[in-house]
Amino acid sequence: MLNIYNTLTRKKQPLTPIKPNEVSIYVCGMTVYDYCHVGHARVMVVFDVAVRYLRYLGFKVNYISNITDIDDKIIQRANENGEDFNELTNRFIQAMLEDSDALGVIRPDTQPRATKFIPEIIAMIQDLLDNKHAYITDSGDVCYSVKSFANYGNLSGKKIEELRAGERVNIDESKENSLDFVLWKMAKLNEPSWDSPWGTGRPGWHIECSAMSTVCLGNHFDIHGGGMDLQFPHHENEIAQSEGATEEKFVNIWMHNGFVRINDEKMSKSLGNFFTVREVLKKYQPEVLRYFILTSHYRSPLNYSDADLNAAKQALTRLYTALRNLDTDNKSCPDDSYKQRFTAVMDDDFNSPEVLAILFELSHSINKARTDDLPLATQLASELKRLGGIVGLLQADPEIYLQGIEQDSASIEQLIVDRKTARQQRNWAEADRIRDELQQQGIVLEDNPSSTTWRKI
RNA sequence: GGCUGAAUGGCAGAAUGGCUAUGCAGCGGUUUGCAAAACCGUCUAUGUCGGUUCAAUUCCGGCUUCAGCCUCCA
Repeated sequence: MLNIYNTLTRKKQPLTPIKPNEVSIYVCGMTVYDYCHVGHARVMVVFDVAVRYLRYLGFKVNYISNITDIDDKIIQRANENGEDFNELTNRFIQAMLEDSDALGVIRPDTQPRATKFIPEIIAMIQDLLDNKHAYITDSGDVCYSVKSFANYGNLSGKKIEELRAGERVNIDESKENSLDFVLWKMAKLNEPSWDSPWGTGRPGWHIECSAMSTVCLGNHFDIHGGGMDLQFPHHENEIAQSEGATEEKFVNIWMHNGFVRINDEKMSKSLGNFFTVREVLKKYQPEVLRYFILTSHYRSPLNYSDADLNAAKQALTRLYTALRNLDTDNKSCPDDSYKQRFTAVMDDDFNSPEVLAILFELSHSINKARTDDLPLATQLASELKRLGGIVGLLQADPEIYLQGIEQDSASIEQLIVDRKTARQQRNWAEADRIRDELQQQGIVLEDNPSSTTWRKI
């Protein structure tokens, strides 16, 4: 039985889907005005693993992750670039898809864009006005009235009267309560805008997610996810909007992933301490980044450093080395204890660090078996690849992972032959010179009793 | 100021009321011409002060420190 930590109750609880055998899940995606950084990568990978595991368990999963393609920052950036905001967002949506594909993330079933759901957003705002949860300000904006929703603050554990709105931001005098947030914002001159019953404008950020999740998954669905920072106010506001508009329960389980940090500080655009996914992928294979993300439990902080990325790289090399030269063609494994433990730890709120520990124990068993029980080694290797696949790891050909594809393998093979000749002549100086030469090229040799193999450092 | 959450060995990072993961790094050995890889063995830890208990790193409370949220953020 899969147990998931629910932010709403601060406890792990069994997943009991609304429809038997089907799971509906919505995850807040990116605002597309720049490249993805490692923090975005974490969200993508964490929920990719969750969805992969749900599917492995046999659930029919409907996974929705939205794209915010209209907001202040997008308008600002488009103006700075002197381009239409659609050109900007299309470009960064493309970049985001490239990054997530590289990381081995299976694309969500639907990735709705806010600008494609304007009529649905308007309809939901109208429902909120009808239900007396929203009002029109002097400036013409439509705002949500926080005080109209009794459960406001339940998700984040905050109380309206304890929140110090305006402490770090100017209070908008036209709002009834400073915590009230905009549902529909009047357009300024030359801003992108859409017609609405309240005048031309654009939707606020929070209402987009309420409208799109409801349209895609219905009024009430199973899991809603996103980064910790969205807990308040974004997800709090979503609950207020959706439950205010539909008068039904919105979401059963709220999942929030922890931050990526640098030197114990949150990685973020505003602090300027971020690495984009594509920067990292210039130095490391994408699977190393994915592995690195899985070394920490999804709710824990994840500190980013070169040392940790290098450790992840070493660790992944060890796993692929265990798979090397073994037929992993889906052989069944006589020992199902690994699989059972895998399921047990994944059932415990997706405990990926424990999964990695199991993968290492498997690779250890493979290495031991490979000299005197090759059939067993092969079966264990199949199991390793199979279990790794459930979390999106170890699906590459080990030779390609370890050697890369950009290497000039012919010249390397020639040098290995030359070295073999030198060794047969007991010319150790020449043999070591060749090995050093390859080392300079980033190639390390491994002599086996019968042959010599090579891999990238 | 309010609200969350965290503190584990040299580093990363799980778990657990009594047996102490896993990876990287270190040390000794097997192997190797020498290495590398692999294997065998091995060292290092639960922030602090109390409480509950036969037994606490684990449960409870105080303290300290750190991070996040209360503006936009994954």
